[in-house]
Amino acid sequence: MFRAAKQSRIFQDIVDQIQEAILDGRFKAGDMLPSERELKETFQTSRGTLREALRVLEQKGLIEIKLGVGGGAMIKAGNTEQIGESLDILIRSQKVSLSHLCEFREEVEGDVVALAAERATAVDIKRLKELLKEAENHAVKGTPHIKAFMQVDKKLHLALAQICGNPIYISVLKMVHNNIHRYFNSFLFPGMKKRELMENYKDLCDIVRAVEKRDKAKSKSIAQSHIRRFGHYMEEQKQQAKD
Amino acid sequence: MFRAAKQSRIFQDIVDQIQEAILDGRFKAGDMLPSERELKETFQTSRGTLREALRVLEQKGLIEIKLGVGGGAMIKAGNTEQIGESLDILIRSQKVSLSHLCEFREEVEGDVVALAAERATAVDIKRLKELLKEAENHAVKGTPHIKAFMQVDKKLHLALAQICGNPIYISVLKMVHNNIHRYFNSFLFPGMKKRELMENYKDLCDIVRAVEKRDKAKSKSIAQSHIRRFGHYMEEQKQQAKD
DNA sequence: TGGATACAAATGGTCTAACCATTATAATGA
DNA sequence: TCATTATAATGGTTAGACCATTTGTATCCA
Repeated sequence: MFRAAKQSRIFQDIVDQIQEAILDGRFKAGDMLPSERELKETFQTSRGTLREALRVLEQKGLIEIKLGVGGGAMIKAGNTEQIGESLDILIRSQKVSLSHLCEFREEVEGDVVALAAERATAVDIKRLKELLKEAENHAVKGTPHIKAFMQVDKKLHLALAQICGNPIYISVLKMVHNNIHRYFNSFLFPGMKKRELMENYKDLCDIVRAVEKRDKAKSKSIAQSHIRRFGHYMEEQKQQAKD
Repeated sequence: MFRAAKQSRIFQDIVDQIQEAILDGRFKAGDMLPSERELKETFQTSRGTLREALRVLEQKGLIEIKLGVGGGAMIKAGNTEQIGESLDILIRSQKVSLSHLCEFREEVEGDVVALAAERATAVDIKRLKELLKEAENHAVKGTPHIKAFMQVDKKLHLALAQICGNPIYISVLKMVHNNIHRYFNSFLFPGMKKRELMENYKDLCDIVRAVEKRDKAKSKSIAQSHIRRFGHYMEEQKQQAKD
């Protein structure tokens, strides 16, 4: 299966070999790699070097490592998280502003909802309505439940991305939400009142209703104004926090 | 600066600490991390564990490691390569199809062009026209210059992203183009004729003209149909390659 | 003096051999 | 039968050594 490792950086060679094996389908998702002690023999290397290779593969999202008996490296070829994390780092290191983030989010969420309106099944609609119910429960309780409400809000948006079915949108949306929520949690949420919470809840209802009617244009415009309003609210809060 | 490492996985804790330090700006791009032998003292850990952490940071694109005296880990923030690689892995593991990529690209490029139409200065327009001239030079020479034409095409789309001014769009567009072009170069370009090349060139002219007129809606729709046509062309080529 | 050569030191890359921590499974006993 | 305990496999960590690469410096010779 594998050959002995060569190159200036041995662990890189091991990474390449195992990565190719996974992407070529010689391993399938769920398969287990041999144990570290076996692999080090296969690659004719030391355990330390081998483990450096495993760290890289793990970071790439190609394997997942479990402890204990029967543990080890499991192939995990469904990795949409890494792309999100990469974008996440990019955003933080370029010091992307809140307004950049909101501008981008507005379009992306609009696209996602439009596609979801096109593709949602009856089961999808049911799931969305369940989430709405959950959101309502939190919204009516006002400010103390704001964090819980925001989590349901996130779940709902991600559900829409799932419905649209394009993994790139799913990843990008996850990345956007992670960063939005970082902003939100860090210094913005104390200011949100029950009225604003209910407003957000109404928006969600409108979106789901438009998706159910398969009205692409309407669901898109509602989603965008929902995002825009929330963006403006965040900008205001940020401004007030500065004072 | 750092504290001793704790957690089930020590290297992960080290990764987190150094990553936060970089993203918080406590290190700037180009700065050097201390040597491995110093860092292991700082984190009160072994060199092996520390090196596993460095491998992860390297894979994340946050540091770059050089050999020899004066070598070590250099901070390297603001990197789009990892995103491209993540997407590449996604594509190869069949999670992202060409059609997913094109669907996403169509919307993103449409948004970018619309924003560019809103924000382009006279200087920007001049730059775009220069690129058009360059593209024409390659297009009229037909198939042998296809690769050069595609590079100018990429430059033009990235220039539009620069004009729109949102770094998220710039990064996302870069990643989309890297992967589109990977597809294109791998097995698609031999089939493109001069007529199709000229058609693409005309599209670019139309886009720039619409941007110059500040016509958001028109420039967006032209850009989208441009992308869509190119997407269909690629799908066809891919299909033929299978036969 | 000036250039080529050789040496020294710092740093990442690798290896060995051991021990610790976690966990599934088997053995044990009430 | 079921709960408890022991065992063994596996990843996580450690310590110390040596190798390979690279840069700076000292030395030597013309």
